[in-house]
Amino acid sequence: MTNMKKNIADRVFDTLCTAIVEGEIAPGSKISEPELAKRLKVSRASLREAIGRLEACSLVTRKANIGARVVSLSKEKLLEIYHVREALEGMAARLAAQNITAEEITQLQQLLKRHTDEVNQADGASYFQRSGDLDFHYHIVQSSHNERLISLLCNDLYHLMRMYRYQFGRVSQRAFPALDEHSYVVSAIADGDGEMAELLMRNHIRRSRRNIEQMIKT
Amino acid sequence: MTNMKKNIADRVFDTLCTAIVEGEIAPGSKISEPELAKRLKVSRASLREAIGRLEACSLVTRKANIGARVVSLSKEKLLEIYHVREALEGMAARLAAQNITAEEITQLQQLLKRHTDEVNQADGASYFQRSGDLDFHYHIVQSSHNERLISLLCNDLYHLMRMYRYQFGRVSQRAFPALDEHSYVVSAIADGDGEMAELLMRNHIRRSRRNIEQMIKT
DNA sequence: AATTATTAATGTGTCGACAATATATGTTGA
DNA sequence: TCAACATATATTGTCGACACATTAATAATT
Repeated sequence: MTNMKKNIADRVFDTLCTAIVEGEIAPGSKISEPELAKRLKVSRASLREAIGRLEACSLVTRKANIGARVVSLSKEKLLEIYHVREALEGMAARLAAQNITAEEITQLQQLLKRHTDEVNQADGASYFQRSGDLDFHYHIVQSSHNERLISLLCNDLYHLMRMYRYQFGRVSQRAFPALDEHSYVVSAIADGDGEMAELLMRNHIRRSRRNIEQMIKT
Repeated sequence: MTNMKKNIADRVFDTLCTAIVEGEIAPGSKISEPELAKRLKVSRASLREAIGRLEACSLVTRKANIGARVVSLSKEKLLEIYHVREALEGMAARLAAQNITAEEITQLQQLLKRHTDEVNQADGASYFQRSGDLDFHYHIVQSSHNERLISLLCNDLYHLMRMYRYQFGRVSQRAFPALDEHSYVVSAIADGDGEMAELLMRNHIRRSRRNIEQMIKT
């Protein structure tokens, strides 16, 4: 089962997506269709299909008759994303408190415990460096059971957030406080207190943003 | 100037977008690429490009090797959108209060006055039936000066909201209260009170959603 | 007659080639 | 030497045709 036989365009999308997220293709660099098509041994049609989807999740930008460029990262754009996340994930936490299932609660608590162990073991460093933090947020969004919210955060914005985390690094000393904040959010959701869950999630994300503002204030 | 000479795919997108939004192509109906390509007298490649963009703004859904269907509307999906709007437009109002320019404030106030006149003249009915209400929200989002927020609301979700408004109609008796709520939001933004602006905008959208929940509770 | 197998049709996915546009190169004139 | 124009090259946009998957229609078996 779950034997999704993928199209060429799908595979090309996956390839380019990770290549862009991990910086193998430099931010701001131009994407030459003939060259890439030859390197990946696919037709330009399939490649263009893939590029179209990359554009949909904001990993590339296209200009008419000029072509596609890998998105260029900036402090300002990152902060914009944090504002959007504060709004959307705050709402996601609120809805999760209303709609989460019993199984999802236990799964979320298990995830939180696993994170706690990892952070304690690694002394706070390694975990948040990788995409572990995103996993937590990902699960809460899923538990909102709002398909559009899920699509926006887990399909459209997800890869871009990974890209920033990958390339800006995650030097944060906020591992322990962030972990606490996570546990508060889980408690509020488990209690079914949507108002509190949204408040806590928004504060959590706002603190992350402020932390970044501090660190990269040129 | 502003003489954007458009691609074929752009024109096809515009054509199909309005056709779908206005219901000329029925919700849930299948899109046959060969047939449409022949009717519009364009190649399938250009048509597929356009369909890809329609998918990006959720006007059609595509399944691999099966094809594209016009999105089917439902009460549940509409309420999901309202939750997303409450979160995003609330944040937009907050940011607008911080970032709006003097010119934009006067433009917004003029827009509000025009709306008031129209609603009074038409006795509340006609204006909110058309996309006038969306204009107001559109302007506030623009004034947030958050590019990602603007893109999400004014590019991705905008057409879908128009589609619901077009097809579900807008029977609302809430024209006058809604107009009041609009004016409160503008005041808060003009005062630079982001906290208040967000609160008022969220309440406004939540009331719209509750109103819809009442009307279409089967 | 109902149900499964097999075949025909329709439609989507992919490809290579041509046309339109933008960029790079080279030439001319002041 | 530099600027402006003309030419050449490379890239994107568009097209029609073929390969493959899905659906419909037909045939076969119980």
